[in-house]
Amino acid sequence: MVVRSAPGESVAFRALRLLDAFDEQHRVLSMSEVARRAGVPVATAHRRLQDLVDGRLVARRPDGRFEVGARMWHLGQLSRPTALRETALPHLQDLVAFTGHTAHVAVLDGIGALVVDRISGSRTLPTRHQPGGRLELHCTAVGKALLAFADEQLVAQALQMLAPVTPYTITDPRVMRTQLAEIRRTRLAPSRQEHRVSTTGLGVPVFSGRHVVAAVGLVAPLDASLRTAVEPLQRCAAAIGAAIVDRERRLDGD
Amino acid sequence: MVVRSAPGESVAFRALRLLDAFDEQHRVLSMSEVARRAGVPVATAHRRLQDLVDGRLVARRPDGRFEVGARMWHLGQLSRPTALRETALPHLQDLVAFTGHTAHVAVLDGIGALVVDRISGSRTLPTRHQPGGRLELHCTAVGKALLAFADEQLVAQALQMLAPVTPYTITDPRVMRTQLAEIRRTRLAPSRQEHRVSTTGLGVPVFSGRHVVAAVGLVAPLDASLRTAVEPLQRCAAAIGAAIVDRERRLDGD
DNA sequence: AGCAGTCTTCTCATCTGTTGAAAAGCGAGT
DNA sequence: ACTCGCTTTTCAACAGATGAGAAGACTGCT
Repeated sequence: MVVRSAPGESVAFRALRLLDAFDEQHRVLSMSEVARRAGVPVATAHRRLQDLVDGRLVARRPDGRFEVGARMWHLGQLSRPTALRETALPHLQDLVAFTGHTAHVAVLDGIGALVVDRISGSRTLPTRHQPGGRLELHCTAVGKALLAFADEQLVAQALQMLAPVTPYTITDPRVMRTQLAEIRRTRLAPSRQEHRVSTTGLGVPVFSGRHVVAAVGLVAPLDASLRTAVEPLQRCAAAIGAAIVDRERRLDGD
Repeated sequence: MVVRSAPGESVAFRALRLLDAFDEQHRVLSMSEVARRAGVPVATAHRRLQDLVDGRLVARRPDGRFEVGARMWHLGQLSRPTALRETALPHLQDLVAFTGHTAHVAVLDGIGALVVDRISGSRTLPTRHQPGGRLELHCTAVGKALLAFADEQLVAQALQMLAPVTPYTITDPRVMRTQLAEIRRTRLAPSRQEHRVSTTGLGVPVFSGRHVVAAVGLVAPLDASLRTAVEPLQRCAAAIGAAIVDRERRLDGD
């Protein structure tokens, strides 16, 4: 018996797990760093990393270290976040102009929400922040908006890890279930200090046909009333949904 | 004897080759389309595609078809093209403002140049140099600027496939070698109608330290003289290079 | 120079996960 | 009910994966 790790995972999947080693704080890694961070023996990392380089998802720099490759970006250009960013931007700007609050769009990615774009609500000059951040599903407005319309399988998984982030975070699966049902009914996901104290948020799902493909959200100080923002937010989400449907039809009928 | 294809390629690499099936015209594919386009049996595509979905580089839509996943975009945010786009943008704008011609930045990706960003000038010329587009190395200005500083291995490979795109395209490997040496010396890559008739281009490599990490290029009608654009173009490339070095130092010293 | 520590690459015996044809399931359209 | 195209599963043969350890390559230190 020589093999240790192999718990029935496929080789290709194990190779892809090496990509977990890369994040905002770790853009450039040596091979042994990748091995350590991904929890695999160096000999294995050596071979699988070579495959990723051959597939050009990872690039080897002149100094021998590794970084995410240009092809990853290229393929990413074909993905939903890229399309969303382009189609959603003008509508987000309208929303920010109207409400004055920070707005963002997110999509579901695994057990998390991936922020695709964000526009800050400083009335003077709307600045665009670095997208690419990840939000928890259970304690953010956009996260709950996405979770409410996700597969039962994913919901079940998410309900098993309701980590308290603030004293207001919902940690009881049954309470969350009730709230998700309410969100499905009203198509409106609130978050009062669940992710950050003194901050309130509001999320709305974006429909492309019958399916939710994204969520738009607003963030505001606790004392600000988001009551008047509800309707603009819903219109924004509807407009983005319509723009996406348009875009897909245009590409299909090409 | 049951196995046919296996020519000694690793499993992980073969899985990544399925990604070749996706491009601008084929963003959403059924499993059998992927299998056909990638040239693998459906049974194999079925399993490897599942791995890619598990690794979230590919997503399965409600209708059962596949598309590039959000995580590909997320990881792509960590790659050089993303960083380049941000750091190069202001300098590109200066360049366009000064010259009036369309400017673009590209990086090397495999045996091709990947256009990372493009800004059209007032004297706009419709080009194929769109962000996310791929350009041949041997017949475009930025392509030659990149090729001139690439590994000998890649150069040799590129010289074996000098396809004539216009009557002016260089197809003789020895002529190309000479020109590449000249480009290395002058750090200036011209392209007169080699990619498209009636169009001329000028490319300059971008150095980060001692290595070329990108190339900046201008495209103009044949009758426009790019003589006066040479110096601004070189300054632009130098400024981008400096900005990249700055950025890396900032991230390293974090 | 010599030494120690770390990183990358390679070898080897073992065996796990992959392979493609074919058949079974599934759905939509006629 | 039937066909056609697509997805999923089955099966036996086997190609390629595995991790420890050794060897090689660097770097920095004394």
